[in-house]
Amino acid sequence: MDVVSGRTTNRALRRQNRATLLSALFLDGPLSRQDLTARYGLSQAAVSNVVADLMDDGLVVEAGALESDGGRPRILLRVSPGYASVIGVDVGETRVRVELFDLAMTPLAKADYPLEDLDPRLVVRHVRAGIESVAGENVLGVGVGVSGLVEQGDQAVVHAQTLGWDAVPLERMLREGTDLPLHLDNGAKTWAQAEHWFGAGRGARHAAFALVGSGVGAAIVADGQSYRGASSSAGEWGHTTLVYGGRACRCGARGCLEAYVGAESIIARALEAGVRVEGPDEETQVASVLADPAASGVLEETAAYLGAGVANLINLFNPERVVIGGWAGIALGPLLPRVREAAAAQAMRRPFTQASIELCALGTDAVALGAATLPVARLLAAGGVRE
Amino acid sequence: MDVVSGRTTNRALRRQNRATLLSALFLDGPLSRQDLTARYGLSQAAVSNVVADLMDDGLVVEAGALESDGGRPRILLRVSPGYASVIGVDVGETRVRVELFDLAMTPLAKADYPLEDLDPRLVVRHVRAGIESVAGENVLGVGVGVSGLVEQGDQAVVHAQTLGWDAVPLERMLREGTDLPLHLDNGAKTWAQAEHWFGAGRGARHAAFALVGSGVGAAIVADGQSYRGASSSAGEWGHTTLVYGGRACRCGARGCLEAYVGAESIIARALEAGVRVEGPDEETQVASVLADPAASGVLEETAAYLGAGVANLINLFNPERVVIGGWAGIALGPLLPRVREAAAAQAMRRPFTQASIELCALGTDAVALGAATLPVARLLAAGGVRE
DNA sequence: ACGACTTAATTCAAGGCGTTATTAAAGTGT
DNA sequence: ACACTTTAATAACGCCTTGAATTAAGTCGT
Repeated sequence: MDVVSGRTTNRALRRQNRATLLSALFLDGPLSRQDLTARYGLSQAAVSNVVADLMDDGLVVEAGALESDGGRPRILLRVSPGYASVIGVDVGETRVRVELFDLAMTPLAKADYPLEDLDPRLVVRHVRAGIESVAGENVLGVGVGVSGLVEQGDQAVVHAQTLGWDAVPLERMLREGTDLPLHLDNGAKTWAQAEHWFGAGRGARHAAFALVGSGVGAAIVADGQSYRGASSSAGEWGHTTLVYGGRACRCGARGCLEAYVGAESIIARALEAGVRVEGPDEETQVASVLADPAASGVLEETAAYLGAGVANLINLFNPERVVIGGWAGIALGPLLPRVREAAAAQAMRRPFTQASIELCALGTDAVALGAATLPVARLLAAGGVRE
Repeated sequence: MDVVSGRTTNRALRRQNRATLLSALFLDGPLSRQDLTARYGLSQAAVSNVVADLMDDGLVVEAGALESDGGRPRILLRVSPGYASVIGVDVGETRVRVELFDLAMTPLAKADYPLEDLDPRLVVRHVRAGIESVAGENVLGVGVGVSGLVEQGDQAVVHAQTLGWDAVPLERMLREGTDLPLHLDNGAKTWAQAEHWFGAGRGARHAAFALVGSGVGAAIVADGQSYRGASSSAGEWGHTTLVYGGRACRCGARGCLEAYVGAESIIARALEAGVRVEGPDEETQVASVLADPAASGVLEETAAYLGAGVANLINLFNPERVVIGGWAGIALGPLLPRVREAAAAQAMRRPFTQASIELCALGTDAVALGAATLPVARLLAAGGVRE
């Protein structure tokens, strides 16, 4: 069963309550003390005390008041945007982006570094340079989203076929350059975190976030928490078998979903169908396919495959919402009705009717934002106690 | 974020600690007070107090002592088997089984009712008769595992195509006949619960339980807890698409996993391959296929499809263990090495190497046992406080 | 402008809980 | 027997939430 860590001592109770209220204020604030009392069943006195605590620590500030209707007006509270700043890093296949946010997640500064070469040491140099360039006074921590499998452990290690990385000890390498608290995670998961907190996933307790780009992956939110599995490599949706014995996938297996709906596959299948494909890079090539009426058959097919893949997510995870993102996913947006139809055909009726299938809300650049939420999530979970 | 319910008041702390220690004693007992201190970081005094509490309530009893090596010997503690009994019910497609257990989950009594007819009212009559026939003095509650989709809500409702049930309000129907606390769940999930606590899943925090019989389904344990999804219909593995556009499935879609590895499909594909199939029911028919050397091709294929399905589970859920069960799954046991090979070919390397693929340990009759653990799980989670 | 009324936030005594330190209990070995 | 070791129970202390009472900050009618 569960080892409930840290919930034993009496003082931990306060930390738990601090965490609960602080999280509510961060995610749904501003809220009044009364709102908090009602939401969590704590007594008014407890809410007052905990809030006073949080205000003493500078974590929470007042944010105006509600109109009264015959009594003392409720004072609104929110997390102080200036309490600290956080840095989010997006390590993609073509560039490193480093971005600074305040605690309201407003972007304050940004630095981009194109990657000609995928040597991890170069990436680390860029990340360090970026942190130095954007960091201000009071940085809470740095979150890094990497496009690859991030194995959490004592020190996170990255396995990324697409980057040519095999067991790169990225966390150790980054720690040598900075004393800031560091959090690494898979880029799809950080993107999903951003969509979950601020985008199309807001409010959903169970959601699946499907990322369709050059690669295809998914991130699952179960009971409000990112689903990680035993070694945090859950969500390898792109390499699930959809067409047994089908097209070869770059992972070495056959019939993977990615071999049908990934950008590479869209282009390849368009070419096979005799569609002219133009452009210097994948993104423009996919755009040219989407714009070509002759490609409608290929696109219909793509939507059908994607729908079947989404149906599998629905059948297995029973989410209340499926959010489709990634640059190719966004590009396929006009085909969403077809995707829904295909998913309806392949999914079980019950779970299907309880799930909505939507496009993401934050665009393709949310990986850094999501990464920046990692240190924030830690702060919230700790009730605002640093270190 | 999370609404942490009931963790607010000071008294809840004691309940939490009672739950932690009681669960440890139930699942891994007998244990000494010292073991508990070490495992959960509670002080010796707190453990002593909580244990004294639990003993006062009759939930925990002493169970011998360890040899001393120079000091006062540690006294072993365990959950009192006689504190209460629990009833587990297995509502299958061919029979209703009702079984009584003590708190050590030792079977005490059993009643079987063959089903000629799947009218829910008949099933309810059988369940009631079974409860009356086996129930003793102090029954903690009744758990019911139903072969169908159990939608949890105010009152659980069952949707089961195979039984011809559409939105049957089974919980309400059963409550009319008894005052005992009632818990309904999907049979695959209760089976998985049994395997998780007492069978091949022991000790795994992340596991996938694959049930292969006439139908095919999965139950997921994530972080020690049954993964339910938004409306507790997660794990519909049998109807995920494995062969896009492939064989028609009885669910109406095409290419479902069940259409390749379910018992019906094994028989159908054997017939198509010209294999003679004999026997009055599916189980003997599948057995005859397995015994026939001419069917080796069909069986190889089945193992390969099953392996691909298992690979999908591994890719998506990243379990540390995959447990294969169900009567057809057990019958396919000799093919396990082929299943592992096929899974290796289709799964991502990392998550695959971290997952073991094993046969279940409890046989096909564990659904009732798992159902009986439902009231026990509730008792443990409540720290032994009834109602 | 003033007082009655309403609602929000704070204060304070009371009761519960876990922790550390201390004491009692129950063994082993010389 | 006596010293030593280890486990279990008890006591003093500080922290936490609760609930009632009190104070603060508005609205509304006259």
